[in-house]
Amino acid sequence: MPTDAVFTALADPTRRTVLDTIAARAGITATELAADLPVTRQAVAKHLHVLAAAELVAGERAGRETHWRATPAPLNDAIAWMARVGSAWDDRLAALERSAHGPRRAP
Amino acid sequence: MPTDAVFTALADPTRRTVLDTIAARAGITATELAADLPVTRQAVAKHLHVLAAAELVAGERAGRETHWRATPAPLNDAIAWMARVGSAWDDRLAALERSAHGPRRAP
DNA sequence: ACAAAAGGCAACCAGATGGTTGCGGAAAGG
DNA sequence: CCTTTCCGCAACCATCTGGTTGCCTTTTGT
Repeated sequence: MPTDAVFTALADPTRRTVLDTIAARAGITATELAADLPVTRQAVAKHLHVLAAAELVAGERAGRETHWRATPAPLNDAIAWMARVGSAWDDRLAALERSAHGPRRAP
Repeated sequence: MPTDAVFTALADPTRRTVLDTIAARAGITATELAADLPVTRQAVAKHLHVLAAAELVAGERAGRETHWRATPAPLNDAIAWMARVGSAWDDRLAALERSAHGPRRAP
């Protein structure tokens, strides 16, 4: 199940910061990311691999550097799971679920 | 931040199953939960403590046994975080965020 | 009164995880 | 050409984590 990888990826706070930053600054590199964080570039690289395994980010190598961008799709699965569980006792979340399963943007 | 605890709690698949089951069967006990899982009761008890730390479940002792129920609120924070990050590159998720921040049910 | 059943606490263990340092290779730039 | 810079790979380390077993307390039921 890919949802597994998504929740695993989101569990670490540093990884969430990385994802957050990539979402805000598409095309950023691992070195640039590490500059803003209290960890080394290699640590960031590891986090990027975990996020990539969950298909939350994708990197594209351009010559010497790799540019990372966020890919939204898997977050929907996670939101849908929470909405499904939540809907068992809170039907307001059920509305969220319907929204998450709603019309997809044309690919 | 309590969101931290939520993502941590949701990271483990067994714990998600536990939460799922509690959401479906309110008032269930740890022993009953363990019967349906390939782990011991103590392992389930540990998971329940993690879920309780994230305020996703609450237990009430009734004599010899403890009945567990799910508490929805913290899931909203997690969904809101994902929607916020997602909205940076996908405005369809921004609509979800508005929904999650919308009118709260009266407490 | 006493055995059975539920739960809590503690110790312990193997493996995953987040982090580091060190090195080697490939592209840029002078 | 040579240095710099960016990346990837590998080894290594400490800690966290999910799980177990063992024991003790409390409640229930006969």
